[in-house]
Amino acid sequence: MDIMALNARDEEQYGNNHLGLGLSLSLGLGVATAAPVEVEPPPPPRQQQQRAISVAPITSLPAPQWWKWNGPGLFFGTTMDQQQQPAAARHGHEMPFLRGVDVNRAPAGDTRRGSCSEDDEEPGGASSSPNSTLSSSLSGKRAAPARSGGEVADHTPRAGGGSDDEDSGGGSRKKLRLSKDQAAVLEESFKEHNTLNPKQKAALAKQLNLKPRQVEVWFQNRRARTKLKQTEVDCEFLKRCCETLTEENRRLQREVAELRVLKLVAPHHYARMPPPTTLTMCPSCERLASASASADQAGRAGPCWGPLPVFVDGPARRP
DNA sequence: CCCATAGACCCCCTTACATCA
DNA sequence: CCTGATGTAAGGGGGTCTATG
Repeated sequence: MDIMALNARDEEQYGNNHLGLGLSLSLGLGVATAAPVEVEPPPPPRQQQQRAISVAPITSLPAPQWWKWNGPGLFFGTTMDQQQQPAAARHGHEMPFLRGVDVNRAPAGDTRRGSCSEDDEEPGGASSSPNSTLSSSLSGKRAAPARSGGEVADHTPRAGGGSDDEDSGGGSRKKLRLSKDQAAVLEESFKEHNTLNPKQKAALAKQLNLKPRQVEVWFQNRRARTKLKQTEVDCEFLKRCCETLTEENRRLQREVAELRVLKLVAPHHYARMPPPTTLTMCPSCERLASASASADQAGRAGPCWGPLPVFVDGPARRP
């Protein structure tokens, strides 16, 4: 079955929205020097659309190194604590990246029931029993490396059946690299949905001759990679913001000093000047405007801060 | 209706292995 | 050939949510 079709079909049923919105940083700085690292923000999930902060590509950050690898469309995570998320979002499909705080750091010693989320739909009947780390580790093991000569492209992983897992011997786990084709299909699917519902997972696994668990793990790791890269972009953006604001601060301090000198040297002339406090400088466009004008335009006093940047990756924008 | 439990799914951190310079 | 760095598949802990008895 065609994965994309399945994705589209099941999306409604599972509410598998990607969320790619969210802002990982509550920066309202439309720094003029920031660059368009990208982007094509994916559609905010239905539930989350109102949360969407005004977003816009920034325009001067150079595309990071990973851009080639990642391609356009990186999700922009947020620092929203998991507990602040809507329930539906927290559970799975909707807001995978809306986290900034590790809420998992609970006191140790919580012996939990089966945390190994082994797939029930495992084809070979090697289903998991929760609480059984044995079954988990066994089923998760890879078959022979099947990789030689350094070329990964055409090897067909034997992980699908998992029947030859035991030949790894001694419990040492063997790693299997997914073929380029498999990775490409997974990547395409990830662009559509950064999470999978069970049907999609099973269909993908079948199509790629992998275990559903492998597909699930790939998506988990892919989300983690996306988040990591996004964090790097965020850091770069913050650095640029900091630099820009520092420079702006220096400039304003120089200006204040000049005005003080002017006030001392030519007090009469200075008296005819409008008080500086009535002026507002937009750090983005560097236009000078009266506070009242800004307030009229934006509904609040202050500079016309540009829209927030958004970096997106993952599922494509929903039409 | 409330509660406990099981199951599913997620994220995070870590480990182990493959690959490459 | 050896080795350190890097990438990534997978293991496991722990959190939340839903279904069920």
